[in-house]
Amino acid sequence: MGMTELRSEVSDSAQELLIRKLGSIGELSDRQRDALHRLEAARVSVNAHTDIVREGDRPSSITVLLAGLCCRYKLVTDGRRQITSFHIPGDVPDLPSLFLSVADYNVCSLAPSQLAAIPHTAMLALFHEQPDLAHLFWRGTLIEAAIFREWMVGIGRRSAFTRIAHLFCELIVRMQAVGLASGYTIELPLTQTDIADALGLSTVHVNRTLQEIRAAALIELGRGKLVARDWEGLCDAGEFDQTYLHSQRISCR
Amino acid sequence: MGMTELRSEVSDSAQELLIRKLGSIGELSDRQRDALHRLEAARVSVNAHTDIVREGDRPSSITVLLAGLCCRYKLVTDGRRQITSFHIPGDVPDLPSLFLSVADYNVCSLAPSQLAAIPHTAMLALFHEQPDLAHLFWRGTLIEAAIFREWMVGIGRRSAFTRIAHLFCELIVRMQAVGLASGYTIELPLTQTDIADALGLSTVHVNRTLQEIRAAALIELGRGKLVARDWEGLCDAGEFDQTYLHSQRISCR
DNA sequence: CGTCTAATTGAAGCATCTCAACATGCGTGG
DNA sequence: CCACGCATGTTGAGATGCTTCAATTAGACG
Repeated sequence: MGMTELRSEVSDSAQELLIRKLGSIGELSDRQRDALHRLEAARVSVNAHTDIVREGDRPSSITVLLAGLCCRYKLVTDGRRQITSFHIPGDVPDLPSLFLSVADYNVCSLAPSQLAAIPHTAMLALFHEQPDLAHLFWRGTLIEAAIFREWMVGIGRRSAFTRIAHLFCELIVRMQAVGLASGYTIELPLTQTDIADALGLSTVHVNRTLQEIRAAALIELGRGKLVARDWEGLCDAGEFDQTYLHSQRISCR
Repeated sequence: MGMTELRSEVSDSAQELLIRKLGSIGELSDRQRDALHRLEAARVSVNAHTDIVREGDRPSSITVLLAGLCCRYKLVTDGRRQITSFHIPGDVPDLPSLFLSVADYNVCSLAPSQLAAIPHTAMLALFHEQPDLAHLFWRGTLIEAAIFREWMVGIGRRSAFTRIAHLFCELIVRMQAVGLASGYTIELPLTQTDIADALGLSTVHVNRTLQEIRAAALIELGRGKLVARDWEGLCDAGEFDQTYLHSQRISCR
């Protein structure tokens, strides 16, 4: 569905993407690369707004996002939604299921997406064979926890303006790290409602704040594309310091 | 300093406490217990309000909390503080430092505390020798991430009343899991400012909301002690469902 | 073209914040 | 053992960032 100049239309193999992601997290040996290549992965496509994991599920495989965009979310009693994370290609949104049998979160697609399922058994065998690979994945969940901390700071203590700017900075850097950005432009098919639910705001307020950010000439956002017009300014506005992302290398193309 | 009837005055060894904590997370074999017992640990005592880790630090050992109470926090530009997690005995607040060289958070004591330092090298050797133990620790960081998600939901989408009730429920269950609760009573030397900074509120509002919660006969809080007077009611008020804590067993004494 | 979703706008309300006192409790030094 | 001092808790009053409700407009798609 892409037809943009971004590379999202090419849908890499699950193995390739995992390697790319892990490579952005730490060093990979040839032996580890080989082992990853031998993983069995079953491909699936889903439309936008499709639940992939539901609270209470007990998955027996993990899911690598190959293309598109997903999020984790939870619902509160009055029906409101809190998105707790966004997931870009290379991510494994339900990795927790490997060691936490019952899911405490939902995962859904925010755009048409491609996924690959890898059985828990295959992953555990891989970790048995190559314990250092387990450490690398673990490192990944530690980085994710760091992202959570940063989100808490935003939701708890930052203004709507700062919060939104920060989110955009984070997504751009994360996309860059897996080679899915061209400069400071990324494909980002987020709805204003999605942004609101991620940042603990109302859509109305997101809409108005977005106008302010545009008026400040920091970004362009529309038709599923985000462009940072003024990267420095955006980082300042978002009080963004990318240390917490612990990215090994930034690979733009 | 305790002299309460709670068991916090007895300060278990780091090894014992780790075993207790890991036991609340999953199954431990005798062999694993033995290996944990052989860990070297250096003991330290700190006063309340002492920084243990600072943003930017590159620790070469991890810290097990033996007694007392700690938190992770981050500061925003205007000086306001967001607490991102509370840590009770058995926790390892700086575990991320094992795989993330530079700390993206601060850790400080909220009460006089005892700590034990275990060198990274010792931990990594342990994991090399017993990969399943690494998986258990990993499981621990996944549970922590689940707690983060729940906090995000609270800060983003729940009222002050619900948020505070939820926090109390969580702390009580966590204390129970490591045997530090007597029924629904725990030692909790939190300041109203601490609560405010953890939940993204102002101290004034925390004060008023606390009065409401007391008036609803749900809790007693004072002199470093929290009592859930009406556990069911508190859970309802906090929309608390403890699934996300993934506790293996609840051991009250 | 109609239909549906997403974006936008206006207006009124409120949960929570900020500012500013004041009260309480507790450790410490005299 | 009293008095001071500092941290913590409490209260009042006014301000505001953000929400809610309720339309309206703009885009995308068959």
